[in-house]
Amino acid sequence: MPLTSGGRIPREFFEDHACVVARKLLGQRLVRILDGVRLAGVVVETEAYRGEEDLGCHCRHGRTPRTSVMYGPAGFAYVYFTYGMHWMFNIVVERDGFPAAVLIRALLPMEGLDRMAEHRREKPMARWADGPAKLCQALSIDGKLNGSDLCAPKAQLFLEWGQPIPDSRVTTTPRVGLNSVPEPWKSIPWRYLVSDWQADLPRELNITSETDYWRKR
DNA sequence: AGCACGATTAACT
DNA sequence: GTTAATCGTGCTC
Repeated sequence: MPLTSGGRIPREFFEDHACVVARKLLGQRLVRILDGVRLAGVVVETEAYRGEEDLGCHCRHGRTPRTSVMYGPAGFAYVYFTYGMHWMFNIVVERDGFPAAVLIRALLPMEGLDRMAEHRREKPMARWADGPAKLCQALSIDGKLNGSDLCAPKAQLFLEWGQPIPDSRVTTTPRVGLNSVPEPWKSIPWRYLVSDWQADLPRELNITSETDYWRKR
């Protein structure tokens, strides 16, 4: 394990171009403290959204009550509700005053698996956090966390250094679900994912019975 | 006040 | 591949 692994990621990490942050978030660990217990997963899929000119970004309408947190400083949570039932978790990035965020789209479950299984009952582990709304269910993330500081010492939701993912493992594609968004925003390749993470990453991270990854309920 | 639609998911045919 | 679920948001009237 690299020496950096395990420590909290500082705010400066997020004060960068949204695409750079989206790329370097791969392999880092998202941690949720629930009743004093750690639920955590490795970030394996992200998307960048930046600026009012990005017609795929919620900020295309300018500053509104919903999007105001995206105009603030980096390292804060932008959590929004959509389709009448789903929460989405984003990290605000770039400089204070410029609206940008990175959507976390998938996690490899690592810690607090008993609790995650309860949140995602009847689903196989591979489906616990392989979508932006699913990972919010798995980690119990909802609107109460909107605007929370992910870099605060007492944060209940934050990021820790994980394992670097080499470029050879990273794929970029257009962002998902922007069906009625005009070009070039519809097709710009601002989605970042770890290739074959469901098959390869557990092995590469040396996840074995010494962690709770394979533990049965 | 009314309306169309959404950075999705699960359950269908 | 198609579709229901379900409601906040931001736009138009």
